[in-house]
Amino acid sequence: MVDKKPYVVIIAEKPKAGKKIAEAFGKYFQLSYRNVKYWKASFNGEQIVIVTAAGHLYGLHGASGFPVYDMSWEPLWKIDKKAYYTKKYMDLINYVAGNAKFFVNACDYDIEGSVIGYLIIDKLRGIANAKRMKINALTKEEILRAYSNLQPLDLTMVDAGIARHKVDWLWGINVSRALMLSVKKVSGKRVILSAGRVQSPTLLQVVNREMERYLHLPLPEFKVKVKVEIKGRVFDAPLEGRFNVLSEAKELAERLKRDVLFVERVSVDKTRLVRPPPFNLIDLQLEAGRLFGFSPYKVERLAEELYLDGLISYPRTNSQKIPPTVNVREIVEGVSRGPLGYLVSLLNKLTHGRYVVRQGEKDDPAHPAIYPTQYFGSRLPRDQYKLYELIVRRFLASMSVDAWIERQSVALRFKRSGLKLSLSLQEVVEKGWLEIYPYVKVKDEALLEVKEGEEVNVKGISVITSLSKPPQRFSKTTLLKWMESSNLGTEATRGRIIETLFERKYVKLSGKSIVPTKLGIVIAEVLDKFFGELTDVKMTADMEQKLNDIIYGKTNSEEVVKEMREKIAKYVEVFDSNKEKIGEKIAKGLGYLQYQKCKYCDFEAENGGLCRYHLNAMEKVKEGINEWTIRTGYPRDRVIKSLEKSKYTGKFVLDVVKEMM
DNA sequence: GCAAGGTC
Ligand SMILES: [Zn+2]
Repeated sequence: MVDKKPYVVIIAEKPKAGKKIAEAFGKYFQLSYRNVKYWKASFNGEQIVIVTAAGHLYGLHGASGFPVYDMSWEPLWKIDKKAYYTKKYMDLINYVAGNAKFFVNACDYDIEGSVIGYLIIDKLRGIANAKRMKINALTKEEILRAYSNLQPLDLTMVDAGIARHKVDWLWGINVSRALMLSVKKVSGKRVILSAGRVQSPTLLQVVNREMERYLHLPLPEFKVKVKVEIKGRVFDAPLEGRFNVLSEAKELAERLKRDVLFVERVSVDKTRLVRPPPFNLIDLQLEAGRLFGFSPYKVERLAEELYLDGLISYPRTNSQKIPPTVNVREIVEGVSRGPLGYLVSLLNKLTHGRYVVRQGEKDDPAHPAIYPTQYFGSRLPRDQYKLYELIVRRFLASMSVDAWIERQSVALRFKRSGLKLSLSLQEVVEKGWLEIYPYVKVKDEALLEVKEGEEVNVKGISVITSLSKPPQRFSKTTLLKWMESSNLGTEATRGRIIETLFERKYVKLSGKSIVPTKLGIVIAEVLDKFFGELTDVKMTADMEQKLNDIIYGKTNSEEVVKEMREKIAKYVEVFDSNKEKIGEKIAKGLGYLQYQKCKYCDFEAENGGLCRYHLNAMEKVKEGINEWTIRTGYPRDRVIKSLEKSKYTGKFVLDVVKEMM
């Protein structure tokens, strides 16, 4: 039931936030309209109705065809089947809006929250009289403070958000359609292809990494290894410095065999191993990936379920901080009554009941770090429970005590030659937080009792050869980390966008490693050549700069979008005159067109029956064999044999090497 | 149908 008397309508971003806002006003009624909750409350005698969105209720939509430069905001439920559930939220808002005195946008205080609330209000009756609530934390005090200090709508934030949506839409839709169109043109086939500001640089990262591996030619390096025995323990210590030339290393080893080794200096220092801050989403994704093998997307989904079950706080946060408004003691007491109560006993033993949360560096405009609530209901499915336990352990560890380790450094020196080597040992003397969060491997061994000047028993001196390694492939987790460090995507989207690359069949899994497919490689080539800007992380950085300029009033979305349209139009021109060429390339990658294959692989032959990569490999092998000969003095056939045997030798290099045997 | 961004 809605009152006849006009009331203030507060719009929250999501149901959980709406409820907290209602609770802050003290007495409130929870109502429901077609299964969507809303609340009635009052403040200083004024009636308030609180309704909620469910994230974005509007999305950009444009005509079909290519290129497309015009788009408009439409209800998401109309333009996206998967978003049909948003209709009921919109219906409720329409239902209560008629009698609204004015609207308050109380969505998350970030750029998207500003847009979500703005669009709803603007579509209802325009933004005149509308207000913005700047809630920094969903606590009673903070909510009431924000409501007592209603601000005008933050229109420059809104405008920045609109620019972000439009720029991404223009690039994403146009370049995706260009790719699909080119394939259709040459093969008549329809296939879903895509490109975008976040996914394309990520794809290129995977492709480039794989190419580096394919073309890796390992080179040898040499070290002199000294095996020493001290107090009955044997250590392998490499001599400082490496050699590129084998004979030099061998000569040195011979000289040292006639030398005497003694302890020059021993030092021990006690250092602190600082307890970790509580989780933000990416740290949780990285740890759950490392410990349980969960994909980033899976972690985000599991965390969302825990959040909706009321077991943890909001998970899509970048913050590693717990503000003083979070009642830590109450939460710890709650945890002590649940299945992980024994961890609280451990915590109390370590802290004597004094909890100081270690605050991390990273912050979030709308949410604190992830923490468990004081509630624990029924049994959880296995994977959810694993994640829950990890979150609890991390939260409790963050308020426990630092660990202490003793580091010992034993500097050894050869009497005659003066050459040095050193042994590093460490012992954990106080485990501290490691008892609660035992997932971090810390070296822990007894220190040595040695005196300076003491002679050391040398058990052997030898030359070890090591080959340079190719860079590692990405896993979903390490790729996520790369995206975050490159400032690509958000908490909610990174994991999802990695999955998109799989859906498009641009990449596939090989064990836990991500490898590009032939299609992924040609798409990367085409994007790099014809839509270069879109494949560069710099595009995101530049855009962020422009969004900031909008927020500070130096420009506006209209200007920024116009500039982008013009830029894209130029790319479209180049695309149009290369459409067949591009289409053929992709269609070959898809196996839709016949072509002359490389002698060794499935890529197109360019010269002498070889693809560009194998041509490149030929050059590398020529240079590499020379370098090996200089370094090792090996005859040519031994070099080739060594390359053929090494697991570090790249696939394409190996193809060429095998031919030489 | 395609983006990236919210949230379910
Ligand atoms: Zn080839």
